[in-house]
Amino acid sequence: MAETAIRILVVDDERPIRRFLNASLSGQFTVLEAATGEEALAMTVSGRPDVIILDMGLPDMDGLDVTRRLREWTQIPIIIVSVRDREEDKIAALDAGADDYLTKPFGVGELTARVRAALRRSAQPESDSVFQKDDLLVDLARRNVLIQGKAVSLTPTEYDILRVLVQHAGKVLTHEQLIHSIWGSKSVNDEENSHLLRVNISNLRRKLEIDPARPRYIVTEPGVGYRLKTI
Amino acid sequence: MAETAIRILVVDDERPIRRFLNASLSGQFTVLEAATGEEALAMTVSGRPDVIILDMGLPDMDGLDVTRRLREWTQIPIIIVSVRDREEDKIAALDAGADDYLTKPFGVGELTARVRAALRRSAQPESDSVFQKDDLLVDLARRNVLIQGKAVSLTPTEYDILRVLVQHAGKVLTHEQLIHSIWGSKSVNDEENSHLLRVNISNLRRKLEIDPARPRYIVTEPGVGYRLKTI
DNA sequence: CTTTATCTTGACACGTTCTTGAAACATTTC
DNA sequence: GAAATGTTTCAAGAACGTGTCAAGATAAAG
Repeated sequence: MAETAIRILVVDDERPIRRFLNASLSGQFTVLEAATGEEALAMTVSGRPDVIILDMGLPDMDGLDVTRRLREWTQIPIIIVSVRDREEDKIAALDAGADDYLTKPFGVGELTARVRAALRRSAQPESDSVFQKDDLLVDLARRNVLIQGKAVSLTPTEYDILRVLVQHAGKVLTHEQLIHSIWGSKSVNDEENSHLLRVNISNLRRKLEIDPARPRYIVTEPGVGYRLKTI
Repeated sequence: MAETAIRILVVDDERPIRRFLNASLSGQFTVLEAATGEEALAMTVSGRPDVIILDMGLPDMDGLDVTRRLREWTQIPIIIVSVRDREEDKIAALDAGADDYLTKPFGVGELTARVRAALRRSAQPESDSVFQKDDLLVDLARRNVLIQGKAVSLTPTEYDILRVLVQHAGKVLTHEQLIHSIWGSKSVNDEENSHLLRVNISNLRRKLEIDPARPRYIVTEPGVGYRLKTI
């Protein structure tokens, strides 16, 4: 029975609230707790919760950032709970990847109903957060990139590109797709950015590949885009 | 690529509210409307909406019943909007199968954000359209072409031609059709381009066929065009 | 405020792909 | 069998896309 128990991660910096939620939920679920953003991220990796209840106001990092960091590698349902009732906050949270937004104070009944709703539709198999091939290992959850077991330091842009490639490993990503998913909203000039992309790919290859001229991992699809080789 | 607009079904018995929601949403989505529960059920079948925004207070049947009826056969996201703010109502709606519950009055921004969140969840990975015959395998989703399991590198033009042939596998494609779907707008001179097409077909066959003189895949229909054999 | 890392931009070399012309080949028709 | 028509192949310059280096601009950190 413990095998199939549904796990919920409660993230809130106030101990009384964690205790209250734990008491309310522990009858039906296994409850994990985290008090900070970093703790939440680590707990999500180690505890593999089925749902995350996340408070917006955390001491170390913003709830929005926690949501975005989680969405880099997992689709676990995230239910935001917050004292803030402003519409912009709700929109920002939902667009950052949250599944639901609940304003404090709320009833336990409604919370558990929303948890049930989230669980009902998240029956999908969870995708792997680790990519490995030959000497390269990318751990999206921990934000680690290892080459022959040694850590490689990537710039934020380089990591973003690699992350998107890993998330679609094997598939060709067009220049447009890559540019859009990395510079997103602020991209206007297409010609400038595709050059920028090429420079970053070049830098990435210099860090990852043995012979950047004959890439083993990030291969060019001429006229189309790039692909992370899986075979 | 055919433009597939996202369709939203708005179910509310008050005409002003439907008009307001229609005006708010029609910029980003195609909006369908229904005024009663029966209409909503019929419209869901005929209109195939991607999201349903459902008012609780309908003249002919309860919103809860509409939700339950829909959930008997479809998982389309349902967002309930209601004037009722009681917790029991929310719980009942969510447990009946609704994905979200929004209390009137609400901001349009929040509604569209919740619609986006619902769409994000229900976005299923596109089914891989794969063509296979003998030693040839074409994976359009991954943009992969394998011959005897080994990747073949095609130029953009060559791949475009093969893609069009695969999309109409078995059917004869005239020179005109092929030229138009590959060079589209800028094709004027027909004689020049039909030669160009022949050169590319030749190059394609050299990469795909064992004996280009006796093609197994891309066969010539003299005077008409080309065809990708399915049998 | 200084230092450091990162991002952005420009220039250039290199390789691939496209385009075009010519010629060889196949097929049908007279 | 010869001509006419349509098709395939080959080759070479033009056009284009891509990789790389390096210097200036910008942002972040101490």
